[in-house]
Amino acid sequence: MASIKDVAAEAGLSVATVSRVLNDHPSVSEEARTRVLAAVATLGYRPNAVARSLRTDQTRTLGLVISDVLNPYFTELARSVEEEARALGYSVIIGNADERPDLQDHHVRTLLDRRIDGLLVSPTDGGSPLMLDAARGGTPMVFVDRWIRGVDVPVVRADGQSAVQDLVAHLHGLGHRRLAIIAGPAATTTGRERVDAFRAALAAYGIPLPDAYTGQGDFQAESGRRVTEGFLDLPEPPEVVFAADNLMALGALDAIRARGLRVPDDIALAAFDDIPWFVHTDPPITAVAQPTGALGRAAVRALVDRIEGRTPRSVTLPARLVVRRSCGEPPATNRSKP
Amino acid sequence: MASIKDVAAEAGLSVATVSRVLNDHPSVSEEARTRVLAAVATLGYRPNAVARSLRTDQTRTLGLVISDVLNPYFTELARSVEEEARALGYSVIIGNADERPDLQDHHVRTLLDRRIDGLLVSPTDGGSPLMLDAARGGTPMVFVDRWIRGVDVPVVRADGQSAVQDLVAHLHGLGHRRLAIIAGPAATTTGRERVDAFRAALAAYGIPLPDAYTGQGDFQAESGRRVTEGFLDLPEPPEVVFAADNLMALGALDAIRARGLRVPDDIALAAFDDIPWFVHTDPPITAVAQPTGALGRAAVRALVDRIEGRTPRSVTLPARLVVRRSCGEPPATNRSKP
DNA sequence: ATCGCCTGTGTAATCGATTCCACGAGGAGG
DNA sequence: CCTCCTCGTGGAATCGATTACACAGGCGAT
Repeated sequence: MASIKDVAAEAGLSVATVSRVLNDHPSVSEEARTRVLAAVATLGYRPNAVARSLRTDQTRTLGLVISDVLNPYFTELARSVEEEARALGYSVIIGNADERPDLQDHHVRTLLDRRIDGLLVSPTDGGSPLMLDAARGGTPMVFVDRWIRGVDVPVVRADGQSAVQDLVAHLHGLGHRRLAIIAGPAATTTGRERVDAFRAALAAYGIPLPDAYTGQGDFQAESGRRVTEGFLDLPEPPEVVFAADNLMALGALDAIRARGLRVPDDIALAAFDDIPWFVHTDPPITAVAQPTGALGRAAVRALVDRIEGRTPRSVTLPARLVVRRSCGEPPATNRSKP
Repeated sequence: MASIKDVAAEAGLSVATVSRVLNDHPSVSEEARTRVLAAVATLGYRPNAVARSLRTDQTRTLGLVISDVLNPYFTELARSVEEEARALGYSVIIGNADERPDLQDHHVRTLLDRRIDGLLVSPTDGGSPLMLDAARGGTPMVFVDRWIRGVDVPVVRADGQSAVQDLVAHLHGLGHRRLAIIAGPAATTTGRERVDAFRAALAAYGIPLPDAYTGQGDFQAESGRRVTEGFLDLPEPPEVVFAADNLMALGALDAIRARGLRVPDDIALAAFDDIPWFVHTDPPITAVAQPTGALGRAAVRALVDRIEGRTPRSVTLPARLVVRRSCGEPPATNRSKP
């Protein structure tokens, strides 16, 4: 593969001049410019990003470590992150943690070794020493969706509190009183916050959230199934199951289906994180929708601000409730066929 | 960030010796080894992958350019690719083409600039000059899922022919005679092959595939909706719609639903590419399932073979039919409630 | 005519690693 | 005792870019 020296030789100029043309430095003669450009074209030369990064100490690359690529929420997030980064002149390298702290660490480490300019993380756990050190050590970093307390890192996330209130109001209005939740891992902020928001919203109606009605999941489908089976085995099973993410909702649906029960007639189901597929499930699932694209874009902007020396700001965007049929009577607009 | 020089100074040795310890070169004294390791630990030193790549001319990184991250098929593929690559000591950088040739080129170009060791591509089109040049120019490359004719690049893909035959047999057995297909872009191999396989399978039953029953889609949901509306507007609409990918099947389902029609009673639906969500749609969708994980792993192995000087082999794995309820009477095993 | 400045160019240092080559010490064999 | 190896180590070149610095030539001002 041709290097800058080959181009210089071909153009009959020094590598310095070639470099200047390529980085359009002002003081280059028109003559030199055309000669270099011609040489570049005939050789099919492309600058070596590795060498350039070594010299300039910047890679124009962002790392994104997400918890689970198979979760449509995160893939949409990844897509919007890449889009915004590209618009700002950066590339993105995605690392998938699969909800495993060890894998998360693996990706953070290799990303750091590659000297990425900044890191976007949706932490799977409370934060390994590695990640904490990186954050404190000055690596530009922004948390997205999930975050870690006690580190001075901007957070870009959605606030589901009012949407969860709306959900509980909706459920209460439908006559449901025994409401259960499948929680996410307590090590994640989203795992805890969603339960807290749910409990608070229930409290407003004087409804308690007993331990038996809070199951511990891990944001994966299988745990949703397991927890839901536990709920159904209870002497007095809940009337509603609220899953703290879409994958666990899917598992819950499986478990309910396996018992020959029907949604919403026998038991209602709702989920946090809306995804396109929820429109097409049987029945369509009521969900709290995050502004995923906006989240990804805001996170990139915050990170790039940090990288380029501006002061990044944390951002919190509201989530909203999308009512479908999985909790009972359809919303008025859909009632063409009662 | 500490460099190898700092480690050398801390250990009171030369950079050469430090480097040898780090790459466990045989001729290093035990004494030197422990001193270096101690220095590495106190400084928290991590080798700079950029510098190392520049010197060794290898990045231990694979590029993966996929057509659409939002398609669960491709995200599963990406996951298995990353997994196998990691097992073999490589990292993966994913580029999402969003079914756009210009974006595909953008990603190929930046991956090449980064001097990745090899490229895995599922081409969105017939192949841009850039990609063709790279292939011919000696960049290790393997096509996965889709491929391009006339280039000497190994292909790892699934053969859907017999599964499509099974599908047509299933449909024919259910009494369907007017079968339509939503094709993928003619510029992609999968776009063409799936139509060809379908037409061939129909021919075996003496059923033609008229032009009116072959709609042109682009592998995205919206095109599935549009084409299906066209089918439904026909004086004699088809009894079955077969979508050449899962996203277009989703669009088709939308269009059918919007007319107030029911699947499978009013019209049957089947799809190429099975995904977990198809179990939960209303009704569950009959689909041709690819061995996605195996495909990703085989592709990585072929690419790494090529990179490390062995001779890579093309691989074709069989797809299989998964019958659910979207085409009519459920399979016998599921018939608990007739 | 001289000075200084501006423009365009080249030489060489530099980034952080790897690795070839040279060298000194020590041991084995004659 | 001398020679020859082997082993462990360090010096320095190298990868492909960027960029500080030096410098030559031209031009305007004095």
